[in-house]
Amino acid sequence: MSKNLTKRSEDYSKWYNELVVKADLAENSGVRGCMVIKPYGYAIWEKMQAELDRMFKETGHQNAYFPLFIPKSYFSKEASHVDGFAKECAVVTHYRLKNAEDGSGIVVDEDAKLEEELIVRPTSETIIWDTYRKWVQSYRDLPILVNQWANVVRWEMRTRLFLRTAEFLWQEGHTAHATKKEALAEAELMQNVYADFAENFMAMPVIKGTKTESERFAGALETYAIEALMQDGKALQAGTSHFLGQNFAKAFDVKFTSKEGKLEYVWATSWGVSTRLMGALVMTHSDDQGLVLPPNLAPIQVVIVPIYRGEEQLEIIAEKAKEIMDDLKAKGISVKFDDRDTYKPGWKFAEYELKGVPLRIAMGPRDIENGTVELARRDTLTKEVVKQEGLSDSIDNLLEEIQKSLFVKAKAYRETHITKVDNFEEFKEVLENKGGFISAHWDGTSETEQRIKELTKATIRCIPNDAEIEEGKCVFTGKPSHKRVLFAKAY
RNA sequence: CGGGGUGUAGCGUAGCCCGGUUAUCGCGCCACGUUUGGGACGUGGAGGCCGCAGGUUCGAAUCCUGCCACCCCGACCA
Repeated sequence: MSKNLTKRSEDYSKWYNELVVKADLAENSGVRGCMVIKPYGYAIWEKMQAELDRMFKETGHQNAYFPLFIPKSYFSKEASHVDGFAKECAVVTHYRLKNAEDGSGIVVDEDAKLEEELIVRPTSETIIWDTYRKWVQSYRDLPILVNQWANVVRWEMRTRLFLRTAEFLWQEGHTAHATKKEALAEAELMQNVYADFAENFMAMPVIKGTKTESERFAGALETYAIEALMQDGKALQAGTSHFLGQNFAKAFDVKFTSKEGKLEYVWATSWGVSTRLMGALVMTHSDDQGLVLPPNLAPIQVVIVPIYRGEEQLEIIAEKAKEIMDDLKAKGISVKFDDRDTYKPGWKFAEYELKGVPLRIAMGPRDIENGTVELARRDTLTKEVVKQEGLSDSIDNLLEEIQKSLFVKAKAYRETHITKVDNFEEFKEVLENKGGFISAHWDGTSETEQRIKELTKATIRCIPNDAEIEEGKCVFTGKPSHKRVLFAKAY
C-alpha cells in the first residue's frame, strides 16, 4: 500500500479518486464506467440502506421489485421522459450468443434478434406505471406507496467512482394518489425524509429547495431536492423527490373511480437517492489523512490496537480488550480487536485513519499497569489517556459527540460559503475565488439561467424552501425578482 | 461523443524520441531472525503475454495501424 494521499489543496479531484480506492470503498472494473463496490464500501452503503429503509417503512411505504428491462414501447409513452433519458440508454437487441463460424470466439447470434428491443432501466417510472394501471380501479386502491431497491444504468460519457457511474445502486419510490394535494404532500414528505437522513445520519447539512424548470426531472411538474456543499466549494445534489402530476397516469392510462363516481387520473410522485451519497459522504468529512466517517455509518466504530512484546503481554491485553469489547457490544457499538501480529501498531494506526474509523483504542503494558487506555479521535486527530473504568460510557458519549461535531463543522463550512451577491461582476469573482453557493436574485427565466451557465458554469442549484420574500433585481438582467436563489458549480 | 494524455510485477515507476545481451528502481509479497507506545530492520527469495490484436523488421516495451481501459478539458447528465 502506498502511503501518501494527494493533499486536497493540491488536487481535490485526485485526492477523491485516490481516497475512494485506497480506503477500499470501490474500484474501477473492466467495464467502462462501472465500478466494483468493495466490502468496506458496501458495508457503509448497507448502513445507509438500513436506515433509509426503516424511514420509508415508518412513513408507510412498502418494498417491491420491478424488472430490469423495459420494453422500448413503454419507454416512449411519456414524451419529456424520453427526451430526458433517450441519449443514455443501454438497449438489449439479442438474446443469444453462438460460436463464430471461423472459430474466432463467441459472437452475437443474428438469428436471435428480439422482436421488441428492451431498454435497461435508467429509472422505472414507465414499467411501474404500466403495472399500476392494473392495480388501480377505485379510490379505495389508493394510495400506492411503493419503493424498490435496484440498480439502474445510464450510459454516461464521463464517469467517476460513486459520483457518476454508468450503473449505480439506488432506491426509487413510486407513489400513486387520489388527489394532487396528497401527491404534493408525499413529494414534500420524502424531501424531508432525505434531509433528515442526510443531516442526522450522514452528518451532512443540506439545503431543501425546488429545482428550476431546466433542472427538473424529465416528466416531472416539480422537483424537490436536497443540495449539499462539498469541501471544494462545489454543490452536489444528494437526493430528489418529484411531483409528477398526472403525466404518467395519462401516458399509461391509470384511472380510478372517485368517491363521487367520476373517472379520474391518478396523481404521482417518485423519489430517489443513490450510491452517489457515498461520494457525498467522502467529500463532506474526509481529510488529507483519509476517510472520516460519522459513527452512524462507520462499519467499525471503535478499533482496539494492542501494543505488546511477546505472547504473554498479548494475552493479558487481549483479556482486557475482550472485557472492553463486551461492554461496547452490549451498548450496540461495533468494535474490532486487531491482534494481527503481522503489522506493527503504527502501521495499523495509519490504516484505520485512512479508513475513517471514528475511535481508536491503543492498549499496551503501560495501560495495563495504570488501568488506562489511549483513546484517539479520528475527526480531530487528538488523543488522550483515559481510565478503563467507565470506558464504554465515555465512548458511547464520544461517538455521539463526534457525530454532532462532524455536522456542526460541515454546517459551519457551508454557512461561510453561502455568499449574497448583487451584481454579476461580484458573482463571477466569488464563484472563481471562493466557490460555494451564491445567493442572488434571478428573473425567473430559463434564458437567463442558461446564459449564466454558459458564462460561468454555475447553475441554479435550487430555490430554497425557506427563501425570504425580498424585492431585488436579477443579478444578470436587472429585471425585478422577489427572492434569492442559490447558484453554484455542481457535481 | 470530440480534443489531449497515460497504460511496463499487487502499487508507484526507469527505459520508448534514436529498435539490438538476462527489462530498471522503490514499496509491497514469501522465508528466517531481531523487533513492536505513529507506516521497523537485516539476510535470502519469488513474482513480467511491457494494456489487447495486427503490421513493419533478421530482431519490437521501443516504430506503424486498430481496439480496450483510465485521467484531464469540452458537450451531456444524478
